[in-house]
Amino acid sequence: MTIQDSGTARPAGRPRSEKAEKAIIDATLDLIGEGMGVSELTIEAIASKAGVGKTTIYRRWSNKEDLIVDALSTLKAPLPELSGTSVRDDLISLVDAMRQESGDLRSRCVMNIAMSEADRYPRLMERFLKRAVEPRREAMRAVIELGIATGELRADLDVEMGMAMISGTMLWHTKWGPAGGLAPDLAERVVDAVLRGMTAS
Amino acid sequence: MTIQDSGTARPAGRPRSEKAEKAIIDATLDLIGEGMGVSELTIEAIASKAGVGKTTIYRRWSNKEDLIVDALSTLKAPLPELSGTSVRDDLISLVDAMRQESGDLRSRCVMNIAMSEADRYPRLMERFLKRAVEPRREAMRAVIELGIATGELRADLDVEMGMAMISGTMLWHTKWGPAGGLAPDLAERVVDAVLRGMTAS
DNA sequence: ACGTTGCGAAACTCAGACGTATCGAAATTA
DNA sequence: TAATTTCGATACGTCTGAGTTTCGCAACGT
Repeated sequence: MTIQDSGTARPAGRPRSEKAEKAIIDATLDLIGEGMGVSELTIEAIASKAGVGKTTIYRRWSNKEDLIVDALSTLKAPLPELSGTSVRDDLISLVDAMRQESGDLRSRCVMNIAMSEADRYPRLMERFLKRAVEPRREAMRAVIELGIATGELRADLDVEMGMAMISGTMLWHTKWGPAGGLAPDLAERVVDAVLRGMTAS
Repeated sequence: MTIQDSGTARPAGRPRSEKAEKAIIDATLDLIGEGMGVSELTIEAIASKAGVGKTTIYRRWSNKEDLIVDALSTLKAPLPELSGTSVRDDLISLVDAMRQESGDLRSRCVMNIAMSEADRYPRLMERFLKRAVEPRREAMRAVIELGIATGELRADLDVEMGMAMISGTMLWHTKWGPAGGLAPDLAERVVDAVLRGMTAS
């Protein structure tokens, strides 16, 4: 009460290790990145990989799902800078960010989880979607709406359909495309293909 | 050796029940359709749901994965009849088949598994892909190539990109579209959107 | 009739993982 | 120094599910 009293009175005793907390979350994400599904993740494996006692985990999270929620929540969406020179360029930037992420094992597996286990762990996904995918959706929506306003894109374009075309085409490549990473120019090719369409002339 | 000797000599004893086998595979697919991932499926749950002893399962499959491989292999791809009147119509038929399947819980969950657990169970997926998705890919590829030949589609169209655009756009809707099923006219809208592209005029 | 094989049910062993409790050591406050 | 809290490690009891075995019965050939 005398010296350190800024807001919350620090209780006596050894303080919790920030490093341990970070190591736990890191280990969790690493294991997810190694292809583990939510139901295959074990607290014991996480503790072991983090070099931490199970106690230290249970002192912070009451169960496995809580831990995973927090771990996924730390994944932020580093949206690319948009040059704004043209809708095409901005879309390419956004799509290329997707391409680069598809090469990262961790992001890739998180995506897998998001797509397949959303039904089973709804509150886990609710939080993750809000944190990680909503910002990207909004960014792309804004670009498309801008394009419609400036006349670069069809005036009668359904914005949701446009997003589905671009993101879906890219998603398809990340899923069923060649194993060894995606070509660097794929983003450009995808955007041009979608902008132009398949019909002749 | 006297009467029934057509090719394989039937061994003595009670023959294996076809019905039990069918019930086992059905129960497996049902549980998958209820949202269970591969690692959450239990032999005991399958046996219980099928009204069958575990023995009967292990007599046929040596482990869980073998059973799931066989179960998924029985899912056939009922490709739609293609009218052949136009590339647009044929594509709509193919995409609408995807839409209808997306409403079926079982197919939906199988798709989830295929997309997220392919890395973890490679031989499971190898077989499933060959059986279930290759035929559809081939059908769509044939339609697109025909369209290029007849001039309905751009001569310089990348066939793989075209497939990615159509299937990916539809995939996007099945994943992040409205919860209560997809609109009946979605296939038509998707195909027209992809054919036309996003660019103005 | 009789031997053989499959059947469902139940009991069993074994491994893995959960979540808790306990330990001595370390870090911090008073 | 004393009290308090966390640390990593380890042991513990419990539970779930894999895969095996046993049992009495049913279905099939000879």
